Amino acid sequence: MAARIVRVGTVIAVTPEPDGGALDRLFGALADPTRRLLLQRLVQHGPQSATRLAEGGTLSRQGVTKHIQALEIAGLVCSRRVGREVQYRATTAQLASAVTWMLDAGSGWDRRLDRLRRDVAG
Amino acid sequence: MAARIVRVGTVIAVTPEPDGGALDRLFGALADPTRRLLLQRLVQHGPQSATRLAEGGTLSRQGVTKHIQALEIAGLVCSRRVGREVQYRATTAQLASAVTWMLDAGSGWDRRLDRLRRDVAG
DNA sequence: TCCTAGTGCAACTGAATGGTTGCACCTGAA
DNA sequence: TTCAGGTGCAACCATTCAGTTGCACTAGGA
Repeated sequence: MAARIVRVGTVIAVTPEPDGGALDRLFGALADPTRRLLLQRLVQHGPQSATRLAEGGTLSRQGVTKHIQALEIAGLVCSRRVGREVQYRATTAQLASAVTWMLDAGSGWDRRLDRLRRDVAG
Repeated sequence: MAARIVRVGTVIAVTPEPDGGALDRLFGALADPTRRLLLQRLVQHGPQSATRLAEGGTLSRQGVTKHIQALEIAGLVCSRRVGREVQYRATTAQLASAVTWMLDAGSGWDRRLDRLRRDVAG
């Protein structure tokens, strides 16, 4: 499977195996239910700090921070300093990259996935 | 995010968080480069046994078996006994489920992903 | 200035994971 | 029946990971 330039959303992504470890970090980040929950909360309620994300939950602030950093390394969130707090915001870039990899992997033995892949790439 | 019936490829899938742990196993299985490679080999070269997959590689048969079982539990491959060997074959069902989850997660903050999600659901 | 909210870093523990080896069991062929 | 190829199970080791706690540092506000 050769590398290819793919456009998804507003993003130009090189796929698949962008650098090998990128997909590891990406799928690894999504493999944890806590991280998926944090990601969804960022999507639904907008940018928040780690402290904000931790309050009300059962996880300590440092626990949240570790998960958020995993998401950030995976390219699923990005951070911005605002005053004395750091706000995290969800990003679609790598999510699109993962979708593309899976569509590539699935195409060729599933015709509809293949058609969908061409739609995304177009 | 409520559960929903989605059709992708030839498969009817219930999404998202089919049972919570399903996505854990699914993304967890895809997070490992060895497992992604094994999956791609099954896709490209058709059903094979664990012994066949192991020969020529650096991994022991038992190592391959463990990875394949992770893929099987995740619903990415299925097994069939043929004589005295067990052949593994790739499946698209859960792959489609993962794609759907990601499109759902990404929609609402990326318009093109949202449009794509509707295409898949249709 | 002092105080406080928020963050960052390091150490530590328990659990999960990747990988190996050894051995027993089953099945097909001679 | 005997033998060999293929599989399954269990034990074991090293590494990684999730989560916590404690403490130091920084930036805003009174």
